[in-house]
Amino acid sequence: MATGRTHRPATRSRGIPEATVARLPLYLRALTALSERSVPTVSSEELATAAGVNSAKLRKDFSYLGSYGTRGVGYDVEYLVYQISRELGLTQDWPVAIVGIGNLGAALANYGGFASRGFRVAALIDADPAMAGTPVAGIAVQHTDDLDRIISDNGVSIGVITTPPGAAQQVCDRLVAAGVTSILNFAPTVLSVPEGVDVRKVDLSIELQILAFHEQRKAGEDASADGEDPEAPPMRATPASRKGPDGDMPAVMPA
Amino acid sequence: MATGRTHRPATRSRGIPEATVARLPLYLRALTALSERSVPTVSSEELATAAGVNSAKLRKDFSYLGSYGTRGVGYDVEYLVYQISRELGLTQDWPVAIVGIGNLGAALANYGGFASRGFRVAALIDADPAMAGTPVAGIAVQHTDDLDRIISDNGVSIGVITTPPGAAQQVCDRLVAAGVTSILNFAPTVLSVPEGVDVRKVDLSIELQILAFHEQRKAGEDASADGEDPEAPPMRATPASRKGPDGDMPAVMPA
DNA sequence: GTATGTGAACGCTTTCACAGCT
DNA sequence: AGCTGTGAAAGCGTTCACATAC
Repeated sequence: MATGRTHRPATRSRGIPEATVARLPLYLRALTALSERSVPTVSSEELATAAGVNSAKLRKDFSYLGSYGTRGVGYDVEYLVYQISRELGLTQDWPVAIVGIGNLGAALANYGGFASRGFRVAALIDADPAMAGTPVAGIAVQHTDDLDRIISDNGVSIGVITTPPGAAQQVCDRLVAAGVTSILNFAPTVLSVPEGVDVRKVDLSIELQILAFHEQRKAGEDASADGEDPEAPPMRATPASRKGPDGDMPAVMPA
Repeated sequence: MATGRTHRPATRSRGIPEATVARLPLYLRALTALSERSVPTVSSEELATAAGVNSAKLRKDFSYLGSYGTRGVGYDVEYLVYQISRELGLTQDWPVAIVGIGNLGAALANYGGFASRGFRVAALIDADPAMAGTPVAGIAVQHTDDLDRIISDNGVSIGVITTPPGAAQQVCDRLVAAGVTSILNFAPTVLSVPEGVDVRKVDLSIELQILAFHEQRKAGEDASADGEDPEAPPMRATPASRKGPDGDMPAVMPA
């Protein structure tokens, strides 16, 4: 059974912490906006505000890249844009394949911000033979049967999975076998991949559930003893002694 | 100026760490799958594998909820499903409004996993008058002018923003003014919100850039001195002394 | 015997606060 | 005087390893 390693354990590239890497795109976006407004330099305070972080964090982050600022002045916008782009590997372009051209896959294919910075939709792949040849966002959809060849021919190393959950692992395996080493997974599935393959996931349902947790907390802040009907709770198999916190299972359960 | 607090600083609910909250949906999904297969109990090891984490982490996570397992046996699946659902606030249903019905908004409206667990698409809102009345996923799109009323009438406390980046902050402000206290933002924009409002963001572009970073690292692992043409780097305004690591700007720049 | 629940150790991330340049 | 760059401290999150309960 494949155990599947997701995200980075602690391999740490050339010393840039993962948390910092995750913020570089944020800084880059803010810097690009400044660049378009022809702003020549920016302070850590200003840039941090624009990126939605605090300035100490930003300075610490930049310190991992090198000393790219000027004391008493700030950072040169163009110069930083280049340095961060290079660090993120955006000075080359990355052909990307999207597998699963349903509503979401099509939406991503049409997404403008995709091509904007280094990424290029090189192929759209779907298992439905009826879709083969249909153009989506100006690109003809190709059939899964040719996945291997499509990946190889286009030198794709980043794959995006937007299939139904049931197909995700299989598609993932085929992508990896074809040479893909980075996967962005939109399917609500835990993917197993061999060592050396990176997986990041985007999961609408999980995000909503996290929001609901906090939302519930807010609502329950004043009204402690609720008067709402508590959904019929299932009984426990082993009715042993529990010691959960207040919100435990009701002592009486519905017949 | 609104400073805008994103995510949770460190308020920590009733003691459940944020990292744990973020994993509860994962456990819930794995447990639901087991439940559908009528599996009565599961060990921390098995469940951890299914959820893609290690068992120590899972047990630690569950310990924050209470002692819901049985030593020497494992966890009762149904019981845990109920406890986690309750903890996440999924025993009540959450009406959600989606603002910005373009490709992505429509895709989300059609997304099945949405309604599945406690969430219900209560309203679709768009600024384009031509879209008003058009049904998307069986729900008529309403115009932004009525946003306030729509939110109030439906008791929406969770909003999803899928507008173009330029409109996101304005839509966010209006949602918050109308009573929304949780926002899921798909627009590539840093949102400013007042204290007490939670924002989570989903950003395709950021995820791809993080993957590109690691991808670049993999590629450069053996080939140190690259032969690729390095995109013309911009010159620095202040040509002062830098001490960045190896990947510095080329000493000679293109004429 | 077996698997949970948890203090303690460890490592990563953030924040502080100030030395070091410009 | 002003702002960056960075050690040191504090805060979180993960992992270990074993006492505890079944």
